[in-house]
Amino acid sequence: MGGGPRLDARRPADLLAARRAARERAGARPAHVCRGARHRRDRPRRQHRSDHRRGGRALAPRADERDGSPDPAAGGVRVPARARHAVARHHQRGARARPHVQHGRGGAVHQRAARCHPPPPRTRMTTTQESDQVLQRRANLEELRRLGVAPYPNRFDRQASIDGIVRAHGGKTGEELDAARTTTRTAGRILAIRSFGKANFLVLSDGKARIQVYIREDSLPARDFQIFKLLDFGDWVGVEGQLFRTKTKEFTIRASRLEFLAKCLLPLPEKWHGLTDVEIRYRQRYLDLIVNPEARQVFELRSRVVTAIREFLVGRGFLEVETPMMQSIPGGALARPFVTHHNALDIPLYMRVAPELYLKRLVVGGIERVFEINRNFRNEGMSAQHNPEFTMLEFYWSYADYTDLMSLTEDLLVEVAQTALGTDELRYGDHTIALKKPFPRLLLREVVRAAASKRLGVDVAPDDLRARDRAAALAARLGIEVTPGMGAGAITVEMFERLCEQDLVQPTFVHDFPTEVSPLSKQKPDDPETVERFELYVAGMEIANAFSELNDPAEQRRRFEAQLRARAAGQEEAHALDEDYVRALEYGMPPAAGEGIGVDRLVMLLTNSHSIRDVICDPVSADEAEVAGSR
RNA sequence: GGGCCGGUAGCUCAAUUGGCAGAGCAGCAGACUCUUAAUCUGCGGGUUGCAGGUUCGAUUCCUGCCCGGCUCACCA
Repeated sequence: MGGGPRLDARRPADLLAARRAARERAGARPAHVCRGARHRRDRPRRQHRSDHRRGGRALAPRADERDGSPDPAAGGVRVPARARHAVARHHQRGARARPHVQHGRGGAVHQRAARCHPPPPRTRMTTTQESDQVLQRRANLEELRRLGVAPYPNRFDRQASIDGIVRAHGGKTGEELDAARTTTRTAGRILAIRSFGKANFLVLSDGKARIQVYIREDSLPARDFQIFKLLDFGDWVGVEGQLFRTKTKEFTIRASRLEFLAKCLLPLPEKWHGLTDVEIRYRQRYLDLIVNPEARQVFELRSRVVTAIREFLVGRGFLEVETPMMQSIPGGALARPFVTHHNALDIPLYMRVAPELYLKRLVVGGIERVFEINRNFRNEGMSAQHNPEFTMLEFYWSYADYTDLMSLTEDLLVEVAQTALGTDELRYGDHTIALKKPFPRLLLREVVRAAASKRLGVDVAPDDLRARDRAAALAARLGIEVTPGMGAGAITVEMFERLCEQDLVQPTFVHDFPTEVSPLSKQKPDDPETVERFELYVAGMEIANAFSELNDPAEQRRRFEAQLRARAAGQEEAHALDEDYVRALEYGMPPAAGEGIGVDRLVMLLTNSHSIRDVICDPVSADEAEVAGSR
């Protein structure tokens, strides 16, 4: 796929762009037909928003939509070919007005099935889809039934996956294949059908690889060829046959048997342009996966990343645990939780915003190294970097402090990138990012001071960030809004977010945060206004948040009380007081350091994805049923 | 929440000052013995996101709403 040098096949948008470029080079169609598509596909070079939660570890993501199921209400009537069009027209008129039920064997069955399932889905595509194409596909299904072919057989004795066949034999020459006379038996979804009278070709996919199948009437049992004639784009089939190369050198299975495995009743997105509508890509990820191979690559890489993280930590003696997702006091981060209710206990429960306090309880219990990779839920805004539920790695390391964590983080990122990608050089948008340790370590206040000085053209003094009134005055000069509840520390962090964050492209540790915004972190021995905390930024995104853990129960109680005051002052995200957590600390927690890493964002980085929704299989979106009527 | 852009056939996209809503792919019928975006001939397919308004006439102009993208703000 010869895109430009800046195209990255790992990134769906790039692959699509390359496809488009290829087509335009071929002069197949005037460029203007793609204008809208390009517009829609284009992404910003960089996101300027970054999440930052004062205090707890905090990496929230963002979201969008989900799928909508197809309307199963169409009928399954087998329609004589000459009558099909008339039926389709009639059908469409009816479909707009009310849920349309056709009376027929298949139709009745589907109708019943639909009632058994959750909310009756009505997608925007549904009603019009009940037109020709669906009717035709249903008719083909009924025709198979009539031939005595089980339309949904229970199993298929597959000998090899398409991917396995391609890897084992795909490199062989035609002569080698002919000599070997290898017969195989595999299965997949039909992604293309090309017919030439007596020579017919299918392209099958197993999701990872594709293979061509050659079908001739005279080399198949009659029944199997009948099946072939009733196939539609998207159906699942099994084939058996010998491997060979066609005249055009295409690696191919010469089918001697064909079995029908499952019907695709709804038309799939077009093969050439693929699926570019991001809304459908997120709502109906299965369609994205079927037609855009690069979508699959993202999720495979995500899996390798998570595995690599796990192996890295386990190899260093960390114990993986799972702590409560539903908590009666949501803690560990400054974020608004989702609320639910337990009926039997008749109590409210909160979806966790972080596992932090539970993991540290385990450290109190003597698990010296512990980690969890799991979901957090935050009931807040969504953006290209924020999904309401997102995956977070948190780990705690006894007898270590935050400087140890910086070194460990460097090792972790480099190793994960090497394992999952095979390189420590990343391309992200226009940037090349080098994951080379050591990463620069910059003091938060120095970063802010430098940025503010540059912005204002004057020398900002360190004390300007220490005193509340001077910090507020500085913020005002910078055009940054400050609320009465914000102290010097919060103002400093606000300035950091506005002025500095987005420019931290190469991996950079920003450390030593104000105590005010870090209720769970340990102060520096010589500076109680500052805690031993850092955040790691890459590509302008907050990737990690870590600190030496506060283990003095009295100080922790004071911090919680400060949070309660903030809460009383209207800051909903402030921490609640978790008495049991303080009690745990009273039993004694060893010195320890802990860190949270946003897994989704890490995967974004490694896959050159610019929206968190590209790395989450099913990002949150409004219920399609709710909005169907208006679309 | 504000601003900008968008929503037209299953998919990707057109539609010139408001004047019969189109193309390619997909589908259907036919031709074709190695194609691969197969090709060729023919044919179907639309409540133009929803609801109002202006107009002889609205995809087009106006109002409201819904959905999406980007962005600013909020969350912080």
